[in-house]
Amino acid sequence: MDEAVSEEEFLASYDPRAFDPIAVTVDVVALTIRDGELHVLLVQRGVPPFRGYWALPGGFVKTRKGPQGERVEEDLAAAAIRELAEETGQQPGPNIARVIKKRVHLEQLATYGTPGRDPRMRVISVAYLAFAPELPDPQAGSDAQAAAWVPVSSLGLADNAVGQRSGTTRKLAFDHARIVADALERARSKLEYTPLATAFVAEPFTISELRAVYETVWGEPLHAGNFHRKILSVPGFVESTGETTETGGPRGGPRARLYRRGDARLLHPPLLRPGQEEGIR
Amino acid sequence: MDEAVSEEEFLASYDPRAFDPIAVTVDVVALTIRDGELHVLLVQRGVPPFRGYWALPGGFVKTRKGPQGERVEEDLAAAAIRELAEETGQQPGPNIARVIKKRVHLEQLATYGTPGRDPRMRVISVAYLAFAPELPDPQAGSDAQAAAWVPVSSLGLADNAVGQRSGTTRKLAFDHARIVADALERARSKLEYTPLATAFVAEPFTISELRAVYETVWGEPLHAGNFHRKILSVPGFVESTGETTETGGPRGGPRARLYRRGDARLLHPPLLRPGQEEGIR
DNA sequence: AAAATAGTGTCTTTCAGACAGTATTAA
DNA sequence: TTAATACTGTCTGAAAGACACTATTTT
Repeated sequence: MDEAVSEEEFLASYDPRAFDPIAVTVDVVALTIRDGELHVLLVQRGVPPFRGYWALPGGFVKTRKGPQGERVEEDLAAAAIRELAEETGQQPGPNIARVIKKRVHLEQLATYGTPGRDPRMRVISVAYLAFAPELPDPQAGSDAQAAAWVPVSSLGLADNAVGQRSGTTRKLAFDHARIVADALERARSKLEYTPLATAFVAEPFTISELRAVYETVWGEPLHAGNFHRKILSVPGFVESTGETTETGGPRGGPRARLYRRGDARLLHPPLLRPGQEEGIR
Repeated sequence: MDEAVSEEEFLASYDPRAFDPIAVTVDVVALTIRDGELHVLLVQRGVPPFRGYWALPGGFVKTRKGPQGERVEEDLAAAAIRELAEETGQQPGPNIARVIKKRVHLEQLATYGTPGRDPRMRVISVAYLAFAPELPDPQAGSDAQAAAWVPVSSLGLADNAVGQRSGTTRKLAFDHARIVADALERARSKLEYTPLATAFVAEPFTISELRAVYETVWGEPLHAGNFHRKILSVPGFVESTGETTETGGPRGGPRARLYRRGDARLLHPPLLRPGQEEGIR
């Protein structure tokens, strides 16, 4: 802790080769809802360390070749989109990236750089959080690795609000369990004060579908009637299409009105989670 | 966008020297309140690029020598504390880091990695946000650079809620204006749902001092009576010491009761900012 | 005495939550 | 016909905001 950087050291630090190398990766926590359960996109590692373990899709940030063979530095968010496209794409190509940018909400989560988190070398991982409507199963194609949507409940995170439906617990590589846990907390929290829940459903959607998103992510049932009124009372949250569903629900009920995302970026007032009134000490 | 990483490329990427180097820095946005105005800690650059410009304190993450000369990899948060200590310390030493850890709230803000943000090379900057009670003026000592607490209103950020009191506008180096703007928005938002305002005042403090923090960061006056009741009604926000100030205010008024930070980590319900009810579209 | 401030009381409005009730649809 | 669901109405309690008021202190 005791140090005063000399001028020489300061200038020397401009040449990174003078020090041990640091690698930068971008990892993606992609969340979606399938069968009423929150799922995260994972890949099975084919190489050590943690061979055979499941891990977040990600890769090193590096200079890549452009269309004319020139060197192109990739933006961090673009790298996250690329990782997502590689693992979710049916057939990789220029289209999938465009589709992802259009349908998937992407935001930076946090950066993880604790020494020793990767046994090979110093690795700084910039984690991104992606919210997607139901996407097709990934093709274990381009990479040798298997990729799959995995219920977060099977990860054994010592976290609230995630039902333990699966018996088995999958142990994640590196500190990825921590990253997923942070992602879940961020997701739960963002549902409160942003219209992010709409990123989990395809347009147009019903209020009930939106409620299912909240119930799945928060892990607790909400009162249908009050939820309905609340959503419609927040300006700019959703916008009516004037249409309704073609049929009622699978087990009866009237046809529901359809909505698309509104233009609000924050919810005022927010939808506070029930149950955790007190206690966050 | 079109690519499928081959196994060779994938393995090659484990050696960062095979690619153009990437540097990682930690930058700190340290905020404090002086004379009823929000200030940020800046250093004046002594070397190109942006020589003479003001910039956030920060430095490259690198392997450093430990007490026995062994190589020690520094945690990102520890690097942020070190940067802060170097620039705010009266006399650098082991004490100042301990003092900072005790009195300063530190959290990660975001990571900035847009290509070209540093003209020299690819630099990924992990920005940290620090909230501090009033600290002494930095000594322009150890480094050749000048360091100073600068009113954020003098930075000409096209942002709301920051009064333009100073006539001059200081242009910041790199993308640091953007980072400071993000930091301010984070700070304003965190005052709403966390007890973070207490990090800006020294213990013990009065409710009025706490209100001054909110008014300064949010840039709008709050109703004294309602604020008072609200603060005391949130469980765990503040905790009475049983004492009062020695004297009344400088312009009259009774002696105020003194409080210290409570054990709450989130405010339930939150203190929502007035004025921006609508509009965040 | 005058002005400023700390803290409390009260009223109104808003909103969340509980609950009931009606209309619509599938089984 | 029954059950499920969409949506609306109503009541209650909690809390925010506006305002008034008292008590205490400095100038």
